[in-house]
Amino acid sequence: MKLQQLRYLSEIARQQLNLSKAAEALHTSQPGISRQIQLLEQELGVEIFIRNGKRITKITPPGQAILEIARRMLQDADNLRRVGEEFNDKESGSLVIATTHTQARYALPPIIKRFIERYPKIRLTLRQGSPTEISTWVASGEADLAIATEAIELFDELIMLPCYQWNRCIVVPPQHPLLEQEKLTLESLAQYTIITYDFAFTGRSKINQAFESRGLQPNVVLTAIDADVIKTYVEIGLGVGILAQMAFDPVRDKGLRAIDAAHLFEPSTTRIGISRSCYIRSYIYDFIEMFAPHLNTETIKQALVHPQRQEPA
Amino acid sequence: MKLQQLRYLSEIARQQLNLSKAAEALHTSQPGISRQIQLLEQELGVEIFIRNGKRITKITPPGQAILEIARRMLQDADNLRRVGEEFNDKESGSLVIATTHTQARYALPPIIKRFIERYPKIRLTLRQGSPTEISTWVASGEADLAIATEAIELFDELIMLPCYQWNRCIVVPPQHPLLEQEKLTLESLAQYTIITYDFAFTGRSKINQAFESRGLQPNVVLTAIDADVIKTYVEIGLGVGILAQMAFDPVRDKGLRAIDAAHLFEPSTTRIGISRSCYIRSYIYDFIEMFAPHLNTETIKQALVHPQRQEPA
DNA sequence: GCGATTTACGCATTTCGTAAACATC
DNA sequence: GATGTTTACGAAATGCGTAAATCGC
Repeated sequence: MKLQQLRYLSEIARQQLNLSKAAEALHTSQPGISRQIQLLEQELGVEIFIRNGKRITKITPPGQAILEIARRMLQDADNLRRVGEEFNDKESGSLVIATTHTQARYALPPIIKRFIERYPKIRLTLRQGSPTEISTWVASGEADLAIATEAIELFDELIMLPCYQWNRCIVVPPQHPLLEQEKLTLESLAQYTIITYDFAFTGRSKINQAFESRGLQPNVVLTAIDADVIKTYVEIGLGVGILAQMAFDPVRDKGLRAIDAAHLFEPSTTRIGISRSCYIRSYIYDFIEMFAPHLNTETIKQALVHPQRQEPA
Repeated sequence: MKLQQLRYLSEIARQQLNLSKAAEALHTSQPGISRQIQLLEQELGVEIFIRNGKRITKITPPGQAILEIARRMLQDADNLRRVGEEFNDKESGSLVIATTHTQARYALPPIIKRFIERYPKIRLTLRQGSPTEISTWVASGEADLAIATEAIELFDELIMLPCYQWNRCIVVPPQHPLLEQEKLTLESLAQYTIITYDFAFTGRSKINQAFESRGLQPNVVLTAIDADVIKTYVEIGLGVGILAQMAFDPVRDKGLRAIDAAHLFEPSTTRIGISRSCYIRSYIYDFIEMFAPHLNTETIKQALVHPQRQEPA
């Protein structure tokens, strides 16, 4: 059994069982891949793929089990290299952060600024996606950290650490009637057309919950995955926006007015997700601590070993 | 990076950093090992061993980290082979049970009888040791299951599943004064010399606790790791024995009398320990269920994924 | 017939074992 | 000098790429 064979196997699965694509992705020849997979199947005494004549159509059940273990081994192989890097030069390496628009645009910039000043030699990558996507990336080792509010998928592989809580605000154009109202209520809000986050993004479920618990049916005319889009449509008078407080900046958003809505919706918790099987280099601990100062190295290590669902601090 | 190199590394560590011994254990040549380790160090860019001239004296900190990951990879390699076996022939394979004397002698025999009737082709091995030893074996993959009462060491690697609870009894020679007593108390018991389990074995700590909570200091004249030794010395009049109820058989132990002591000591829980990173073949699930019927395959899988400390049923 | 996988074959690299040199105790 | 590690070198095995054959849609 060779690590190469496992690499081939993993790539074939990633390429929807297409040997040729896998060969291309790995910069090698198809026959080589074919051969090594056969050897692996022979050694394990199991058919990994179901072949229809010469076409690979499916993974067998044992193949699935093998694939999972193989992927973990490959990740460990990466981890070994990381250990090497870590002790060679603690200042260089790479960090891939998978996150949503809201975090990337409003929460992360100051942290990232500090981080690249502290670690100028580290190649930092931001990868933007939906909560589901970023969970997948971290679980598969394509990214090191997931940062998002809301339903980060609960992979057993992932440890979720609560970072901070935040509340919402309502944004409206200047001279909007809601600005006159003494204390904002859900009922008055429900009288207007609403623009807010797409489901599955940025704590949207808390918004739904709040309305539902009062028996209200909000008239959501547009859902977006980011606050900038929401603000744009509020500005042109399409409706009132509900968004994260941190996404409103009185200076930059001069054409809009914000109303605090902390009392209307449950606060949401932004979490950071790490893979349990990933070797965590010191600068990764540092990054997490910059983002959430209560998460120091020791705390994180504890959480990795005892992965009970982490509650908000 | 080759799996061979990791195998070499792991074996060197196991052989107290003796290359030659490692080579012998792996049926290969010393120079080969030496070379491959150098290549590995070169590839990772890290010194794994500290050398005093040409003698290997210690593992470096990065070496330690590398060793741990390497061991997990090797276990995964074993797991791959197991998956192969599992789907090839679910009836054959091997099962190594690490356990203590008490379990091996009194609790396991009927289970094992059933198991080998059901799976005649499986090579079953019983490996006897102290709770510490058996934990180590399972954590390192040398054994598949640990079965013991009492302080099985709490490796994070190990999941402990409660199987059953049991109580103690007192054994004395016939016509012993304690047999006349209406209801046995710790105070009366403390007046006699006592023979019981060695510390760290078979729930011994519960016995100490009971006496201590009453401020009594039992006069323990002999500690043994198994009930047979205890009974032998009770028989020759050295003292009264405290042992597990299951270890007393009125028929076989004709020369002794037992007195129930369930009210004197906290019941102990016998647990079964499995390694979180071990691929569990179907017959292993079956074995566990034979031993503790409430632990079915689903329950065990749950516990492996959510490894909160399992409480007695 | 086109796309995809397997078989065949020769080259290049790597690995391993023996022998010898070298270092430490 | 004994034990233990590294260096040197030749033989065997293995992996890889090109070319060709085979198969399925």
